[in-house]
Amino acid sequence: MTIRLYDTVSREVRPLTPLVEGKVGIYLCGLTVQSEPHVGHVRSAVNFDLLRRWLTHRGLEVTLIRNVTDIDDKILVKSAEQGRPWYNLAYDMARELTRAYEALNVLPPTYEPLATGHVPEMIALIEALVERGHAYAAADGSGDVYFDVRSWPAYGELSGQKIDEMSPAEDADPRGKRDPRDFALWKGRKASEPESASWPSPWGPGRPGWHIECSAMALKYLGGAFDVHGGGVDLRFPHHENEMAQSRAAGYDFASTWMHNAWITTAGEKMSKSLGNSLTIPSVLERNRAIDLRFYMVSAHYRSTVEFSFEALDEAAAGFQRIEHFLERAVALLGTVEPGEVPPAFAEAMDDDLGAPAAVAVLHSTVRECNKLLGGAPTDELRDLAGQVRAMLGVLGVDPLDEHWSAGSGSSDEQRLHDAVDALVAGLLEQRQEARKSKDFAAADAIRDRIKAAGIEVEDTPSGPVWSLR
RNA sequence: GGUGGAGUGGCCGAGAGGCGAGGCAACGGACUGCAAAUCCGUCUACACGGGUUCAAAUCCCGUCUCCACCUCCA
Repeated sequence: MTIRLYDTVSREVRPLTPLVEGKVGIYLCGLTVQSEPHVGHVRSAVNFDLLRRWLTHRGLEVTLIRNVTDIDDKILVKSAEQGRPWYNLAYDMARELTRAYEALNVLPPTYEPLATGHVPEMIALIEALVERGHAYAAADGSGDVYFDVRSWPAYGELSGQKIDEMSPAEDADPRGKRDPRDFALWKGRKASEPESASWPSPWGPGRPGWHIECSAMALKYLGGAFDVHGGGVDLRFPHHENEMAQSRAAGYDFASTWMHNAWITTAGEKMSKSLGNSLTIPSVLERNRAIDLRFYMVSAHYRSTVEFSFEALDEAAAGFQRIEHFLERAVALLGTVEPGEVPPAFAEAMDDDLGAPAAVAVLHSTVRECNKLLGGAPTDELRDLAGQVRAMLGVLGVDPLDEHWSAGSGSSDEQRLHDAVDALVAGLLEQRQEARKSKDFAAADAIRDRIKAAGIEVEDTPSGPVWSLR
């Protein structure tokens, strides 16, 4: 068993060889909490949750660090527009994001560090870079500190670019840079910015540049060398390029594998460009179930662009509900279904750079096999295959029988409501069965129509009629 | 200008030299009092033009279209 992953630097699928046997350290760039999370925003967390679940399933002990960027230009600008403190906006949006992750059954990371909580670590790292001759304080008295890209010959190795071929950034604000491609490690406080958004440093009050936080936090929680660093494709450059450069220039090996998930687009464009409010997680969840949304996101390959549409989401949901429906019937027939082993073909697909689409195909064909057996008596074969289905769904994070998804209906009010409806419907179904027995099909159908009008579907199975919400 | 990615059947989406992924929809059949669900079957696709090869959706050359990134975007 070898797990293979696509590495952005070498541009090939390579075997994952953990630095410490049996353990894997993953750093995932989280979000800048500046607005409500939309479908595109949560993709990387969902994709890396899949990675994490698969590695764990394979018996590896995973440490997953996913940060939150809670201070940056946009947060300052937006909070000022909204007339509230920047930290309130950041905190609010961070909580919103957590809710979205929870709704989508994204397991909490090992730790979720905040940028603002790691300023001393960042300062230490910047100081080390200055000492080693890879960073300098701007000569213009701005209090900025820049990374000197010319001092690091390997610069560009992640995104495959050469410094001289990059279009010289028409930085609105070249400030005190030696080279226009130099990037900020530390930003001196501007008079227009709130005092609360600055921290003391050897270069005067200011705040961290974007990239340095991830280096500092990855080094703190995962050490100088770790296995996987992930994020969205857009982060490849500049963010990850810069992170890699500054971390290695400071003397650390840093990540051995760099992984990037593709976009979810709308109308063929990145979501942020054309975004209305309709695609924020809370509003999508008003229309669709979270489990369907997760299935939709998880069944595409993480490196493929997904063209988001509600039609496609509904299609995925229809396919998923087939699986769900099978499980319901299996539980009805077998009593319980315990998660078993994942079929070899599923494992093979997942080992190959998280081949979720092929894995989902295995899931579907296993369900088909199960459905064939479902008409008969309970057998060990059926029990076994149903257990495989649950195992696969568990890896994908969409097992309807898992506590996460079933908890809501298992408790108090909802359960009581269900029992009440069940009692009422059972009475009606009894009447219908009587009518059917006496061949009064008009009466039987009238009862079924009436139940249907209330939003409840009736199915006749070998073991009698069964109702479900439609 | 540089870098990376994409174009696949009615639709969504895999694959990456031979053996037709899978799903959704549609149609036909089985089952059913009729349905629903389920099962079986049908619908033979890879942007375009060349080339390599016994064999190309897959490799090579060229063309077109689209997307992303090029210093604080998931």
